[in-house]
Amino acid sequence: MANLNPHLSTDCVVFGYDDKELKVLLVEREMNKRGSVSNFQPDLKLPGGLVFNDELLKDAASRILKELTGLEKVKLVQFDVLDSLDRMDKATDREWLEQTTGLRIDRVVSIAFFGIVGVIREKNCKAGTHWVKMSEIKNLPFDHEEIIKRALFAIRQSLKRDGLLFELLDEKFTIHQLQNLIRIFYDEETDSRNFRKKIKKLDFVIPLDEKQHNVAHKPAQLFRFDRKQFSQFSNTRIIF
Amino acid sequence: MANLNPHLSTDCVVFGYDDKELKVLLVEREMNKRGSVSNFQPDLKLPGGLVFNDELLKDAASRILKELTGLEKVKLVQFDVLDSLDRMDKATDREWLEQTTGLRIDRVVSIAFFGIVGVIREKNCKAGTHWVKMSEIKNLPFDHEEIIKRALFAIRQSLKRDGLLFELLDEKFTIHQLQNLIRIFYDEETDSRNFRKKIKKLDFVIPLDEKQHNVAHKPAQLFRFDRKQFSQFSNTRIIF
DNA sequence: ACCCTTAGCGTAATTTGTACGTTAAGTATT
DNA sequence: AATACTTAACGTACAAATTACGCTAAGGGT
Repeated sequence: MANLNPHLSTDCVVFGYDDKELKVLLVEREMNKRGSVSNFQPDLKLPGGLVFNDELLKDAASRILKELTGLEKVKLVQFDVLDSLDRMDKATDREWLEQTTGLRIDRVVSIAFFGIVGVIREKNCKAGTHWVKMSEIKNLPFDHEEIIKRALFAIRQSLKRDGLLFELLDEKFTIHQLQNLIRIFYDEETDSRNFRKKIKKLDFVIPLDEKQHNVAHKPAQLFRFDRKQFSQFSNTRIIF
Repeated sequence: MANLNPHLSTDCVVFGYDDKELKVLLVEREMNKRGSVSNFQPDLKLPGGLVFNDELLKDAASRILKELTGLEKVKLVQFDVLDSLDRMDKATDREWLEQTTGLRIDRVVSIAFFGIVGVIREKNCKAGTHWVKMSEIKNLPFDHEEIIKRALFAIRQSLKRDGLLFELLDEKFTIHQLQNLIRIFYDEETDSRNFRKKIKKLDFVIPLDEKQHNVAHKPAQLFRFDRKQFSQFSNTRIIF
């Protein structure tokens, strides 16, 4: 019963950041014989593939992400369904899928997930994976550029509403780190002094009796995120 | 090519209201021979069914909704994907699907849509359809109760963010009607005088030179919704 | 004529948000 | 060792938004 379903696939848009920039995780697509389709740059795509018939979509997304990139335990959230009839129209795309799966492909509906890893640590990823800056993404196959656009939109909403922001930080974090994260995802500049006041009023951001070490400035107090407090809060209000 | 895909279905949760109460549109499920499964009340389910292979999911949802209920031109929004492996576990559910489609059913992933009609006008619906109060929904087959719960959660978010609220009102509406609608969907009581002030500041709620007629109180001014103004607004802020 | 209901305006008090000034505590530089 | 540089952290004055509530208006119903 463990057959691949030729009608169902998943795609993952995994975001990470590095210092100041937002990046997306892409994998090289290898064509069988005649070499890569594009000669200019490695042929990149979102990590994705077909789903087994007895497999949950979320599990499929995790499995495929691990197979293609080596990344494990990434929190994945389903945010869209791609069903347009022309998504396999580019001949090379369909050809590639048929070659790599050994199946005859007509229509594929893809369930899209976004994922977030905190600060990017290159060593965790397999060879053939690339963290690409948002501004430098181009010439992706299928409808992958469109998917990324929608993923960014969805994640922006989710980060604030579902407290996903805090998944991106270390367990102990400073207010400055939190603000920096928001700047990266939303391009909004806010006054750090007022930002601090806002955060200090939130019951689910809990101050610790600890400070930073070895930083080239006054060490900041550390905080932690309280999931339970947050879920009470988020039912009534929208934050940030 | 126009084959039903035995792995893909859609379900619609259509909300409507009547005076003071929120209701959901259900249809009777007819078993072929041995009569209905439950003897207590007509066996009800969400309007849903299998998708054709060359059909967009949204189109499938619209088509099925019309076939089963007679309702047309309902705005449908995709909000979830149901993929759990045990959703066909109840024998009667699988049996019913196999009987009505003539296909062998193993796994079915269902794409869930919510829809909204304004004030319910019974005459528009076919026989065998029922508008059921939220509080009286029970004993639905498959995972339909879970779907409804999630639909309510999703629509609450969408109503405010996407301006879907205004789709539920007549083209010309009063501030009181708008407030009443919010009360129905969110159970929140707010001061009507302050609510009025809030609405009057919104550029996309445009006052008309018209009043109500034949009401047992002071006739209210009518307003209309401006979609363009709204979309500018909604990019930056969240309302209500 | 009087009651009931919703409409619609206004005002004062409170809360929240914004724009800054200022001092503190570390590392890096000279 | 003094100075510069960076982020931390507190406070204050003002502006803007929200809230609570009083009051009059304009219909139809009894």
